[in-house]
Amino acid sequence: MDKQVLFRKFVDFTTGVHRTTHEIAKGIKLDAVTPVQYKMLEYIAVSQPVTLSSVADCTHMSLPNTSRELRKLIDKGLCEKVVDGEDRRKQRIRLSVQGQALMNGVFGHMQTELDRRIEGLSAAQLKEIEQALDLLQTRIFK
Amino acid sequence: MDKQVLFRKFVDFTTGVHRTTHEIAKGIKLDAVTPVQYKMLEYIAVSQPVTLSSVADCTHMSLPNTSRELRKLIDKGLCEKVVDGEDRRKQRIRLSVQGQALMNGVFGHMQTELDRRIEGLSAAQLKEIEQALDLLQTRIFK
DNA sequence: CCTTCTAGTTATCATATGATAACTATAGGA
DNA sequence: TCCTATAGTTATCATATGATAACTAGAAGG
Repeated sequence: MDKQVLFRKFVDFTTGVHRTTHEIAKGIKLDAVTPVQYKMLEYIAVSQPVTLSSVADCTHMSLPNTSRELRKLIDKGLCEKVVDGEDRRKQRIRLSVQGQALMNGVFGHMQTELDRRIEGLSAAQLKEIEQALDLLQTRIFK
Repeated sequence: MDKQVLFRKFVDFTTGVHRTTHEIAKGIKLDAVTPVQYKMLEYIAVSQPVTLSSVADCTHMSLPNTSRELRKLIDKGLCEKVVDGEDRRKQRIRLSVQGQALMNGVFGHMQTELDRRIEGLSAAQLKEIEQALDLLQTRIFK
């Protein structure tokens, strides 16, 4: 097995994934939020409710900077935070109704874009894609 | 075929790819170049020689900003530019010897990381991975 | 209670990045 | 030759991001 060839394919592939997700995302142009703030929203959307520390960890940001950017998101009315009942140092952060609507729109747009890319494929071909996603995720991108 | 399920898998998958490439990249910590400069180096490395406009296009930057960042890369001794013989408005940009060495180190590190993730897999399993990469790239991440 | 740890805040600074205007130089017609 | 388009440069400004220090408040254990 030629590992050089596999590596080359790997690099080309990840480049393609980055390009594709960028193309899908750029069509959205949320002028209300910065890229970093969007990353936070995306994480909160799929994992809510979350603590500030977990947002910081998962977005690879420092706690002070995460706190600052969350404040901006709250000021924009996109997030809410409630002090945790158990441990009053912690917070439960989630999307506001408005933030949820925003992210629903984003995910809807992404789904549309994906649909556009896979339209015309047969059920068997879609199944193949699904299996390929599963395979790569369990073997490499865990 | 449940498109909702496929979409969910797609989102999880691209998230995983981003996380994995980030983990691989962060072990490198090139403190000499900024993230944007690194993106430029990566593009130049795989496509050299390139024009400034193509760097700008492929990294989604404006021409003025690309020109500025290229100047910094040249000042750091990582890139070189030569005026094109055919069309003297254009430039042929490539990595310098030092820049090539840097990127060789980066790609070597990436390959090591990939090898670590696929070690212990059989030839048949590697073949499966290769086919899955090909499939997804032609169908979705073209 | 006292100490120490955890979770988060606030303020401040430096740098990276993005946007734009005004410019030079070359190419390619008409 | 003149006009226009292309390729790139330089300068300038605003904003986003990253790093750090000094802080508050609550938890947890002795």
